[in-house]
Amino acid sequence: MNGATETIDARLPRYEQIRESLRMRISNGEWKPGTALPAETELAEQYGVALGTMRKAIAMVVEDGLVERAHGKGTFVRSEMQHASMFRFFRFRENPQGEALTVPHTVIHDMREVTLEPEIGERLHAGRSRRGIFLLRTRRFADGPGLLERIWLPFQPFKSLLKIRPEQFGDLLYPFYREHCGIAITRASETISFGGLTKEDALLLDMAQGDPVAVIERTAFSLEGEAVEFRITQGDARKFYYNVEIR
Amino acid sequence: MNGATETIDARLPRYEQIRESLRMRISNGEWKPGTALPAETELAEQYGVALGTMRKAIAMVVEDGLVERAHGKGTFVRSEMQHASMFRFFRFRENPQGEALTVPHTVIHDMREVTLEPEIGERLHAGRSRRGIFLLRTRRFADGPGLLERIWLPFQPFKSLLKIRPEQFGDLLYPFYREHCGIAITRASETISFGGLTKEDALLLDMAQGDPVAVIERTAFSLEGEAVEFRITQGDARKFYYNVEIR
DNA sequence: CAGTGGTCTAGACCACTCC
DNA sequence: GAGTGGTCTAGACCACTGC
Repeated sequence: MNGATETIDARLPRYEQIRESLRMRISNGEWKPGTALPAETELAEQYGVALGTMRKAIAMVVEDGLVERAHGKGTFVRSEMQHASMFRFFRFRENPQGEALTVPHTVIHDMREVTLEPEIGERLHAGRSRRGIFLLRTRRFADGPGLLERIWLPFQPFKSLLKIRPEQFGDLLYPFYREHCGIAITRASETISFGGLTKEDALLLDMAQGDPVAVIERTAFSLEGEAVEFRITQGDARKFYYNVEIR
Repeated sequence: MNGATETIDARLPRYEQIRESLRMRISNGEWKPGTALPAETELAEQYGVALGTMRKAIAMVVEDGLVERAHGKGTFVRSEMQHASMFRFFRFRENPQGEALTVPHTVIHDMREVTLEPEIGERLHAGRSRRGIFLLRTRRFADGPGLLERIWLPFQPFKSLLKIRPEQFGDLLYPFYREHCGIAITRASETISFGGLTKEDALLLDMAQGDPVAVIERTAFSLEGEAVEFRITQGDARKFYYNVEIR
């Protein structure tokens, strides 16, 4: 369903094949987040390659963000629940110096199955299907309203979410995707722009119609490289800061 | 003056030492942009290391963005004048689909030696010195005013810029820094926010006081890792799009 | 064809962590 | 001291480019 059973292209270099294999084994839960993989020497034996090749494959999985290596300790599957990675894709700040990131309190206002509009469907790996899931939520920081998010998901790997009551959703969706749908988000693409609030959106954010907002459109990708989430986030432009490291 | 003559820390791994050496040799102009480095086998011989070590060192310089490798052809010094890299740090767009990026026409309104204010000086590697250079310029796209930029540089490596008449500046500063001051920009950090125009700035942008603008603060770093430029760019928020790939 | 970078091997030794 | 990852070697062979 999510590509884990596909065969690996034998024309690729060995280290690429092993990288894919490791990604699948991690994705399938063979090694749980926080636990260690076997030592590189043992993995090299398992795969029947030299140490150098094995090390190259592991290095790529490190670059993919799936595991971390610690000299003298081992190679560990990254758990997405850790603080550092929780905010990997969450970059609003309340103020420029505000390093004290707290998880915002989240309220889900709407969740339902929808027919994906073409503009949205094109951005998701939903196959031929137009079936999707739509979520509308707000995320509030300590000092009041913060963000308004519209989220679209393809129906197929996410349908189990519909059985969960909105109150039971956590404040962070990505760990939720992983636990309930087996989807790990590893990469995303964001576009930032500027806009004005509609009347309805203004109500949800305790702001006024036409107030300036930052708009972030994000497409998030699974381990297998498929676009599995599209979301549009809006928040008060006057409180918006976004930092990027280039190159 | 810019660290090229520093000795390389012998406690570092060989491939790190070689990486530094390659960076310096490129930075010193031993191999010009667009030309090829010696073959990896020859470099390995020069440095007296095994091929694998040499390859690792070169791989790091590739990651640094200094060279590109082409199978069967060679290892080439990247020329910053090429289209792709010209816009590496320049991410305004006129519209979301606008892939047809043209170099904006640039006008320098002011250039002078200044005493750096503490907030600015802290962000630059200016040593103990408070001496700096300030530039004010606008960059116009085909359909009218675009960006307003304030740029601060430490006096020391950039003082030769003051001898150049503003009309002789090109539309792109980074190649200019390289040619006249021997400073290659390889990395930058940007923070995006939104604000309103002051009366004076509005005049320069043909906009009105209080109009919404995107504000990008950028700190740019040299090959040696020193902060050598701080700039604040403002542009019409309604025309602003900024794309980021995460992880 | 010669010359380049890309893959891969089978070892050796070092540095770090934890018991 | 046992086990882990990090560095490094000295080869072999393959794949691509350009003459």
